[in-house]
Amino acid sequence: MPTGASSHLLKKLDMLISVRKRVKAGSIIYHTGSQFHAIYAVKSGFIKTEILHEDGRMQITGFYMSGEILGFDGIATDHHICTSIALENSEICIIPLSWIERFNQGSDELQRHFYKLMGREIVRDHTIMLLLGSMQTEERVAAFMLNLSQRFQARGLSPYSLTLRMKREEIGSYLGMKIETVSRILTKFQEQGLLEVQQKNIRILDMNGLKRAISQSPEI
Amino acid sequence: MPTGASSHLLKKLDMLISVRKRVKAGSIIYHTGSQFHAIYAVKSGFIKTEILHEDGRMQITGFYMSGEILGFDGIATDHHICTSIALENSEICIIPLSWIERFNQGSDELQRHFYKLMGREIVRDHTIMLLLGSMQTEERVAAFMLNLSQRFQARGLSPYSLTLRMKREEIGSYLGMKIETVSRILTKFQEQGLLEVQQKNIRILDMNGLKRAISQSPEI
DNA sequence: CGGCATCTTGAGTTGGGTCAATGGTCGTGG
DNA sequence: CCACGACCATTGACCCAACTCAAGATGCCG
Repeated sequence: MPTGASSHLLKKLDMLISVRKRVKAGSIIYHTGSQFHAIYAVKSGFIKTEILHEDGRMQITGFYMSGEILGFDGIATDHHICTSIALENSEICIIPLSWIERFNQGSDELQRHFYKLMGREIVRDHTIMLLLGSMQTEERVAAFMLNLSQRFQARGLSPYSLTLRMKREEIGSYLGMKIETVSRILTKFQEQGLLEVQQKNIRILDMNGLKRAISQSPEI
Repeated sequence: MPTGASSHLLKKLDMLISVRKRVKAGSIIYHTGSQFHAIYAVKSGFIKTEILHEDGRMQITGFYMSGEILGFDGIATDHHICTSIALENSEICIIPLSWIERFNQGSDELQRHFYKLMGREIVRDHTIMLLLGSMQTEERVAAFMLNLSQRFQARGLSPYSLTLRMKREEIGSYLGMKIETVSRILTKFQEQGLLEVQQKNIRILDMNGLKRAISQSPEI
């Protein structure tokens, strides 16, 4: 699933970045259809992006935490196709289009970094497609928890103690299942001794067990 | 779903492209894990990309036809995460990394085009995520057919007469369902007078009916 | 403390998967 | 030119994972 931290790249970008902004929980960073004029690096907090179909159907396409970059969905058409909303009070860096173009006048290295950042988003998306297209619900939840765990670890936090910033419904939307299913699976994992669930706090008790839960499918 | 033709961008790239290659049906263009050193523009034919999970699970992530570009999955890590296979005898243009970097020395316009191409892949992926995460199987098949229809039309072909280059199993993998389900739905659509199915040849009889089939879900 | 949102749990239903048999189509070789 | 075999697609019968609907439980905030 999503992207790990990219200390190297981010440090590079950081040097160039000045425009920081605080966003409150629930506030919209950009909206579907709005003009694309920047991408955003998360400095702290938690952001979700969601895509909306004409008929009201909605799907969360990503959760972004510190060090991750969102907004690439606007590049293709100059308008964002997703809406991006802060899940808690967060701090973001705004990287305007003009900066991006300036990068290109600069070093080859920076250009390549930029391509890599976009490439990462593509890899992330493909992984989610695999997850949605060919995994069972339990496997998806396990994969989700492991992915969060890795990202926490990459940020120097404990990989065993996760604080979910999103609600069950949002996890469900992201993973393509109903809220009740998410809830039941968390309970089941808890009964199996894989996790300890306490509201939005998850403690991973059996990391390998979780990993096994991903591959226990009908099988080839 | 996927990308329409992009005559403008492609013309730009075309000017720069010299390395053409013919690939036979079934042959691999690049393989998971192989070093990333180029992206590929389809000149003619039909290409699929698929991603493989450790446990043998496999998911098709895209079908590419003339004017579309594949290979971006390699940029992030310098290694491809997908395998790309020709579904019929095809012709591709190889656009090596070195070219891409040379673009950047050139005009701003070309750079921006390149970003847009990658951005398009991201938009495509998000659309598929929406499809896999929140649509019923019938809706997915309808959306798939409409998407193909649009892409055929964008290439000057009839939007009503589609020749599928992939087999049912591949459609199923792409859409996250079993081959039997694909088959049943095609039969159902035929009974409803939406399509006429004859092997790999599909004739769309009721375009609006198909569109309606996408939004007839449980509903908000 | 009450009111509201979120989460959990249960019971019943169903969409799509599984398994198995049949039917087409195509390419190859006698 | 036809017959055989391999592969692919369709169809049917049955089953189960995940959804739906509904009731409680829990936690949070004013």
